[in-house]
This record gives sequence, C-alpha cells and structure tokens, in this order.
Amino acid sequence: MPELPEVLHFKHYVESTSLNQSIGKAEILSDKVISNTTAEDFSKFLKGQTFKSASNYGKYLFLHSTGDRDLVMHFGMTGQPVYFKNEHKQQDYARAIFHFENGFKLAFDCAQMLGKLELIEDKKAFIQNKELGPDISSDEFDEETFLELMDSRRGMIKSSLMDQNLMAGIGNECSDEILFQARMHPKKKVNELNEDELRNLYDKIDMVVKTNLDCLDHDKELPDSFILKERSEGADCPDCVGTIAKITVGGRSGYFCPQCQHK
DNA sequence: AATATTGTTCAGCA
DNA sequence: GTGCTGAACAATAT
Repeated sequence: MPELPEVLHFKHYVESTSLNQSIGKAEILSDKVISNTTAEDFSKFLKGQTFKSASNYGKYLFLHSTGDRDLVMHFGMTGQPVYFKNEHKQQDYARAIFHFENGFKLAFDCAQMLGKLELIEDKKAFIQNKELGPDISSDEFDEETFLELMDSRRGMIKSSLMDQNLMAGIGNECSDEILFQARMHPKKKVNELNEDELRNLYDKIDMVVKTNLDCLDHDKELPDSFILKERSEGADCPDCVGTIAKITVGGRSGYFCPQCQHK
C-alpha cells in the first residue's frame, strides 16, 4: 500500500529490524523485480554487505549499504518489506529475500510484481534522473514552494497532486483524502484556486500524511473523519448525509462526496 | 467470468 | 511544454 506515509512506515520498520546486520545471502526469487543489473550481480554485491541506514524520497526507499552502491526499493502497488525468522511466516509473494547472519530475513514482498529493486551509486543523481519534484515530507516542500509549483498549472487538482514530477509522495488514495479534507472537488482546475484555497490544501497534505503515518506506525485506525475508512461507491460521507461517488480523473478512480466537495 | 486495483512509463493527440 | 487518455506491466481479489 505504498504511498508516502506507507513508505515512511516501511522505513521505520526496516530501521527497527534490518540495520547493522551482515547479509549472508541475497536470494532472488523473481528476476523481474531487479532493474538496472542482473540478478547475479545484484546478489553478488549485497552478499557480505550491511545496511547502515535508510532514507526515503517520495515513494522510493533507500537502504544505504557499507559498499559503494545503495539499494533502492520501489513497492509498486502492492509491495511491502517483511522481516521474519521462521520459514512458515514467509509470505507467498516474496520476490527477494535478504538472509542476515543472525538467522532473520528481510523479504521484499510484492504480489503484483510491479515493485522494483535497484542498486545505485548516487541517490541525488537517481532522483534527478527520475525528475521527481520535492518530497512532500521534506523541509524542501514548504508552503511557498507549493504555491509556486501550482502557479503554472491549469489541469485538474487531483492530477497535479499525484504528479510525482511536481511533488513526490502522493498517490491515488492520499489525494482522495487530501481533497476530501479540503472539501474540494477532484476535478477542480488548479488555475481557478485562490491563494487561501491553495494554502489550505497545503495544510491538508501535511495533516493527511502525518495522520496516516501515525496510524501506521502505532497500528491505529484512521480517524472517523477520514474518507479512506470507507472509500467505496455508495458509502456514507463521514461528514454529511451524502454518499460517496466514484469518478475517473486522469485514468485513475477517485472517490469523493459530491455534496461536500464542490468544483 | 469480467472487472477493479494503492504505481510508473510511454505513446499519441489536442 | 502542458494536459489528457489509454495502454502495458502482472497478479490477485471480488
């Protein structure tokens, strides 16, 4: 479930389980998830390495190794890291497994096979190459930056929020929640938004990301005021008597309350 | 059985 | 260059 809050949660998960342990073996179960290099080179490099720290940028998770290359994980639509010891706890969809010398293992799990593992030499260059916008959880993404980014936009707000080249981290579900919290229609044109509306939107991005992350990290349910709790057609709006409707924006399915969220 | 799905990337067209 | 659509990628769940 990897949008930025999930990726940050995964970062915390990996930090608390998989750092500072020597990798005895890097097992590749599906070659398809390895990009940039061969499965053989990938395994060979990681054997004997140790993950020293983790960081993220947008939906990408970086595991910094003791060697001259770092591991990048991208989870696609259904990926997740799973730390375990006993084989019977192993997930069905592990595509790669890092075996640590203490007997524990970290699996790169991804049912849909849309996830990617990559070895890179330079994180900055990697980000530049992907042409990612500022990470929405970083200091770089301040309110003025957000206003500037939206300044030249003319399309629909939901599409802009999800555009990784504009700002990195918001996916389909988060964008629905942000727009619901701001009580804004997904198809609202960005150039029709005034400064107050944009500033409010910025605050909601921050709130949704922080709330989401807090719930994931502490295994809590989302607040009842969130549309993500009942994100399906015909569900009750958390705030009014309306029902949730489905809409297609930029080829993705969005859910919103037509009564609360106006154009 | 048909359809939908949390992401990315590319092609085509206005 | 921007914006929008559709497709491909692949597997699973309903």
